[in-house]
Amino acid sequence: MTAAAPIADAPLVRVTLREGAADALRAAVLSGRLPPGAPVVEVALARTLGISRAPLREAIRELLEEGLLVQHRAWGGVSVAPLDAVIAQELYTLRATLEIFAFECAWERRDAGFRSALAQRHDALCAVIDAGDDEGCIAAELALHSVVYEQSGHGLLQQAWSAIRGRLRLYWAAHHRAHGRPGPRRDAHDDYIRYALGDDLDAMRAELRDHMQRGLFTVLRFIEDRKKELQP
Amino acid sequence: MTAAAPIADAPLVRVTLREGAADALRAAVLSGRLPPGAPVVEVALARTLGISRAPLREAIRELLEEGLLVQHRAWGGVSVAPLDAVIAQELYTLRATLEIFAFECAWERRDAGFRSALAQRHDALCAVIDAGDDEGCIAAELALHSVVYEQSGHGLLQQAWSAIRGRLRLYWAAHHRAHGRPGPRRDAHDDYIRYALGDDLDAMRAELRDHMQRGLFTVLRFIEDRKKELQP
DNA sequence: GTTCAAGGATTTACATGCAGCCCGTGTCTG
DNA sequence: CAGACACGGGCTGCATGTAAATCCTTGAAC
Repeated sequence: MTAAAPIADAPLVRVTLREGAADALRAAVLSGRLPPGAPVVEVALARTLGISRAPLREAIRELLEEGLLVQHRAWGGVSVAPLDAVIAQELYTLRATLEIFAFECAWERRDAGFRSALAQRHDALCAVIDAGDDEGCIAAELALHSVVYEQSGHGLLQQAWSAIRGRLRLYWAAHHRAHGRPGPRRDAHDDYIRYALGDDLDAMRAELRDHMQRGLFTVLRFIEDRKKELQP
Repeated sequence: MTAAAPIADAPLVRVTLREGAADALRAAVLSGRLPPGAPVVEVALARTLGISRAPLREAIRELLEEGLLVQHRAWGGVSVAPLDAVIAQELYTLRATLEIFAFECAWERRDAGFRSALAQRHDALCAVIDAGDDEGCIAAELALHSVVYEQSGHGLLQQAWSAIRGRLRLYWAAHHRAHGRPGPRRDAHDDYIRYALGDDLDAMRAELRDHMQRGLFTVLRFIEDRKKELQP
């Protein structure tokens, strides 16, 4: 029996305004339309989005939890999270820890699906790099790194990765807007792929630490440069 | 110069109703007054707490993010997260990873304050165990394990630990209510303390893995027993 | 010139009313 | 008697009005 072609991939969930507002707000922050430090005002944003303040408030709360927005205290204004070298360092060190753990979980479960997904998303990443699609680079690189988290089969780990991924995107997007070419070099993930497909878990761990160290260095240098520009 | 005795430990934040409702709801879940699986209804709960639905809604969202409550879909009812063996396993494995990383961060920064905090909270844990204060055991053990996270100076890591800590409390609290004596044995943390104060980081790592393995085993056995009781 | 205080403007936090969506129940039809 | 359909209760999601708190300006006193 052949299954009929599905009308839609997803189970056709009815999105609430809260979810839609959260997505829109997230996109605005990550795209830089709301740059780091910019104030986020309920009433104005609600009018812009054409919705009421109630669902928007909950969306703002959601992004506060994610760390994309910050609020210093009650009744204090909400604003986009500023870029911070300490946070960046924490992001990359914790990310290294989590991704090593993800590989440990997934190592014995690596199968044909894993290998093909890895190769496929790596090709996609190289393609957007070649095409000069800097926006797409960010999504593609995150998608590539997500493979191992998905393969780990560890729900809580995936959740932790999602929390980090959002902030990571914030830094990458800012970096992207500053320099013309923010994305990784075309060969930046060659070792990553090779070790991920190999049989030496310790080598993979070392590669991950190195990979994160390099990424952190790039982001830190960008933040320092930016700070000098803002306060000369 | 001697600092004046502080009036209060905390900076005296004005809590909003949202925060108060979140705390109350969290306490109700963790104390078992709202057992796993119990429905959480906005209107009824708002009347009980004597507040409006608006701040309560945000509090519920907060606990949904923490994983203490679950909602299957939009317009679907919210209920207390059920106990699940897979989640428990994920909790303990991820927790082992994070705590090892915390020790790696804090290892070179261990000072007199760290050692005294460790000893102090260990004594406090032993005291509540001796006193038979099973409720207090949970808080005391969590406080003990929190020392290294605080010492790590890693904000994101502390955030991740907080996320795990909440769910962990949920499982421990359920375990506590089922059996009379849920808390750890009085000597359960002796090795933990000894290695944490010693000079062998690798030994500390091994102890952590072992500690988590033992804890997970206890929780898993409890969940299995409970499942048999619920569906004989 | 500096400091402090009062008041208005702005914004968040809370309360309440209304509409839309599940789900269970009852009824009707084959 | 089984399945389908309609309808009502109960709940969530959304909109809007009101109160409380902070910020910033302004002005006067020192």
